[in-house]
Amino acid sequence: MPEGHTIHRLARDQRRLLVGQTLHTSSPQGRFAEGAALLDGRTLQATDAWGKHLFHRYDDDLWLHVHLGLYGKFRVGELPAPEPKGALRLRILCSTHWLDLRGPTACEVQTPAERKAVLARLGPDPLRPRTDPQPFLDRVARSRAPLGALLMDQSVIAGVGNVYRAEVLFRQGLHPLTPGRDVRGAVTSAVWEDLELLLRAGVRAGRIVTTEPADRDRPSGRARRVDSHYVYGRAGLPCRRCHTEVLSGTLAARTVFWCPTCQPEP
DNA sequence: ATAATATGGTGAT
DNA sequence: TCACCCTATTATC
Repeated sequence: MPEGHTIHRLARDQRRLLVGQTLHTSSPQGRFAEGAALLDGRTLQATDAWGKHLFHRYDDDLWLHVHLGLYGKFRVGELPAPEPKGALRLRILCSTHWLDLRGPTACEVQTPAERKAVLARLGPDPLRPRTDPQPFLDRVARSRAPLGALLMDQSVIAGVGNVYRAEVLFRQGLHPLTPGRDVRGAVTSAVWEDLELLLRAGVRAGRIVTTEPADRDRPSGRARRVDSHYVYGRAGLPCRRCHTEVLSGTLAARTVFWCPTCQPEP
């Protein structure tokens, strides 16, 4: 479930587990054999996350860049590590644990310059401390593109994915097609602040929860997961607030969900 | 056993 | 806007 919250949580967990340790790296699948050989035996100095991008800094300013894409996953466990099977792109071993990476869109060793080039394509990330939202506010204010597309553009704001897009628009009462330039500055600020809140909650919980507890609590018997979103994945079901049927459509090449009553057309 | 699906991104058209 | 890539899990035959 990789949106920004997932990546920041991984950076945090991997920092706690691995920073300062000398690591053994390998690529059982072979697709990252060269990179794994470069990193093998080095000490991890730091981890970092920006939007959906994860970084490790090793000795000599060598960086590992990982982007999970839609399918990528990390798994961890205590030694001994299980026999590698299937497409295991990267395995990292420390003195106590193993860390396996499968299915990432990107897994590569980078120089500082190459890392910088990745960061240059990214907008501000609400999860990074002391981040100035102004570039986000300006991009939205100047754009005719629909807000639902701008939120998915990682150069506008980094870390938001399809679930947070749908949910923040619902929470702020905004129709996905509202042109950016038609959104009042104070409202765009509220979107930013809400994303900050939601993403932080996501890091803490380890999953995306965007509903208020009052909206979430319901008679026992229902899976909690079903109650963790207002509109995402709920096409054809009643809106949790007003019971109007939730609609869906395609925007920025992904399915977007909204309530036509709570999020009136611009 | 096979197909469909998913919270992402890129490069061509 | 579309085709395509990466993989695991779930649904369907």
